[in-house]
Amino acid sequence: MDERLLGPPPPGGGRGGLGLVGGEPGGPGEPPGGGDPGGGGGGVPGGRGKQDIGDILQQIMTITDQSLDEAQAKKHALNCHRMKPALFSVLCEIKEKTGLSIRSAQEEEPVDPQLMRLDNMLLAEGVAGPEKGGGSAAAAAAAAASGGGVSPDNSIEHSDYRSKLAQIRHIYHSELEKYEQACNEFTTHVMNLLREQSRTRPVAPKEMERMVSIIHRKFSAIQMQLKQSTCEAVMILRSRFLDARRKRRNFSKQATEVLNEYFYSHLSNPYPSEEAKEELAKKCGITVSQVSNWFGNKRIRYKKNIGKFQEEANIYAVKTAVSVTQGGHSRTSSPTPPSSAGSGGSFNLSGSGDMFLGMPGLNGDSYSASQVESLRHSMGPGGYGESLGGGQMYSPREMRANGGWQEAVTPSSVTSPTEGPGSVHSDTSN
DNA sequence: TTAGATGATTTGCA
DNA sequence: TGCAAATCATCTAA
Repeated sequence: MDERLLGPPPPGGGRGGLGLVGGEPGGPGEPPGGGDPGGGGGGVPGGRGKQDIGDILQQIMTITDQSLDEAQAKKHALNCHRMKPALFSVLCEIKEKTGLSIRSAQEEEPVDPQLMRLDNMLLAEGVAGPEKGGGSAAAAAAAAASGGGVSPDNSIEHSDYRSKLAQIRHIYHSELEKYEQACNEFTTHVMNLLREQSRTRPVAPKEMERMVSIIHRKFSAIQMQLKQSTCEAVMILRSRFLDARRKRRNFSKQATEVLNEYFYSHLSNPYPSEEAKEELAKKCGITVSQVSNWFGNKRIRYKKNIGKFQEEANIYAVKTAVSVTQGGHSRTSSPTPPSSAGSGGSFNLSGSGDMFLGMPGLNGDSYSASQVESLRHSMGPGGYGESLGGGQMYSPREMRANGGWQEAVTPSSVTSPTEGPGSVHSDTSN
């Protein structure tokens, strides 16, 4: 008998039936119980033998229609049938000759690139692989994508993102576990069935291996679907939380005031240096790039509609002037302790009065009471409105230099109280 | 619901 | 690289 084939089980009466585990098949050469009337073992006996085989086949054919008990009884009878070993041998021979059993069972399947991509992505997102603090890598990406803002809203969104990602991770792992369990159970079941079948038909170990690999392939296809769905879920989550770059929040009132204070107190040259931007960013709880954006927007919108911003300019001018006349200690808008001012006390946005009273500005500007007085005079009854002569137009090219901004936007009479007309401290690039 | 305000992005320039 | 200008997309108050 072909060594690939499992030997027939011992047909002995006591060990028949469904003995899935206990029914250890006998050795290949084990003589069948009850003797072989036909002699020669593997040969198909003629006459009576043919009839017996026909009976057996008939039994096999009808077995599916019987109740389980009947089937088992028949199975038992089949296993005990004296002609069974002969039939088994014939089947082995046929199988060997036709060669239909095994088609290179061990085809090495190349790793599916799609599966690799999915695995890599799940790993990168922190869904697969070891827990990374609920996807801290993705959260970091989130922080980067949102400009690195440090506002509480951002952190809320990120924690929300993390919790959602953790949810996806949890579902993914539980589903994966279920699939693996189901796969193992199914494989075991099939293996048992094959072992059982090997009692009545030749089943090669390689055939079983092949069956197992087919099962695994099917289950890995299901797994791939699971991974794909998970990836899609993560992508949706990302697009909702991270890629909504244009999703924005207005800055806090305090932050806007801080920025406006700086802008109007440096109206002659509203180009904060890098250090100034950093200080402002720190003060406002926003990023440096947000500060840059804000000043960019502010400059352009101020220029476009000076008339509209006159009122705002007045408000900030009055604020600063009032705080100066009141002694320079009132905190009108941004109550920030002086200790939190810029390094070396070079910048104090919080106290408008301080801004005018000898406190060097962000860019090394210093203010004097006389400057404040001149400001108050310049405002006169009409405030900035008259002085600015709303609606002044200027060439954008002129705006590329500090002088250009000053000439075009801020007449000398209302030059920022914090800076002299020729001040170029704010931004050397302009 | 809508118009205006506003933060962010894109494009082109020097 | 920083800025101006245009534009987009969202927020907010009426």
